[in-house]
Amino acid sequence: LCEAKELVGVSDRALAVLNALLTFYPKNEIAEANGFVVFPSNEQLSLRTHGMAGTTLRRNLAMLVEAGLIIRRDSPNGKRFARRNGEGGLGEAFGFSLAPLVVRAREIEAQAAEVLAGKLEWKRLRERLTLCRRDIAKLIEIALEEEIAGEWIEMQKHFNLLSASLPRRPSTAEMENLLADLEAFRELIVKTLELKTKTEKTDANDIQNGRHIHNSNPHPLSELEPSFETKQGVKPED
DNA sequence: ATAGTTGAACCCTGCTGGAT
DNA sequence: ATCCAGCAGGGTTCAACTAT
Repeated sequence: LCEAKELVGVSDRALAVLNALLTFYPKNEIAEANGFVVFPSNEQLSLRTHGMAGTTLRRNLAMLVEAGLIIRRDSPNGKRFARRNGEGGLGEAFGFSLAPLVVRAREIEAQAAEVLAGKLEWKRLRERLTLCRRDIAKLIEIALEEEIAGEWIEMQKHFNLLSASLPRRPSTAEMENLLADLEAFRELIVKTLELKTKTEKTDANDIQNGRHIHNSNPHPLSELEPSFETKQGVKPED
């Protein structure tokens, strides 16, 4: 129930009240043979919830009833008590029935497993998001450090905007959306970097691959002055 | 700043038991 | 038999507090 509380629709305080209710159950195992009804007064419940105020107690009891975890077994005057049967044991009891806990045990276990799986998925997404953000920050940093041509300041601003759009406790869907945006952005950065570095390399090759001019009788200035073709960026094969 | 939660105060209901 | 105070439980309101 602690894991599945959100799916079941109860708060942690309501679970504390349920815990207090369970301490009034006479046996360790909830079973029909032991009866399902507990009948503590609000005062006793308040004591066992470490002094929870009566109003809050009632609200949380109502929440447990609303969530279908307990059932009210009201007496005519609303008081909780049990009639003694002839043999000195308990007869009819008025209070709260814990039967739904037994009936819904499997369902609650499945809900808890669902919540755990969701949390795991959330954690995985968060990790991917962190890695992606780290990648982007590093790539932009390198581009700026290496003074690679490109609108890196604008990209950094865009990255900051994307990062800031994530709330403190994002939902899985919010993270999936942002992750898609960031991954696309990272791809764009990588492509831009590849293109720019390739262009720079190619430019350098043009210079390096320039026609080898061999002059067996060189003019004294020809070694200092590049050839016209090289100056114009004309490739050797041209 | 805002929404949600909490707790005190007050009121209502139904039952019980003592006084008349 | 009737009345009434007391008790226990529930509901509502509102100010204070807390988390986001």
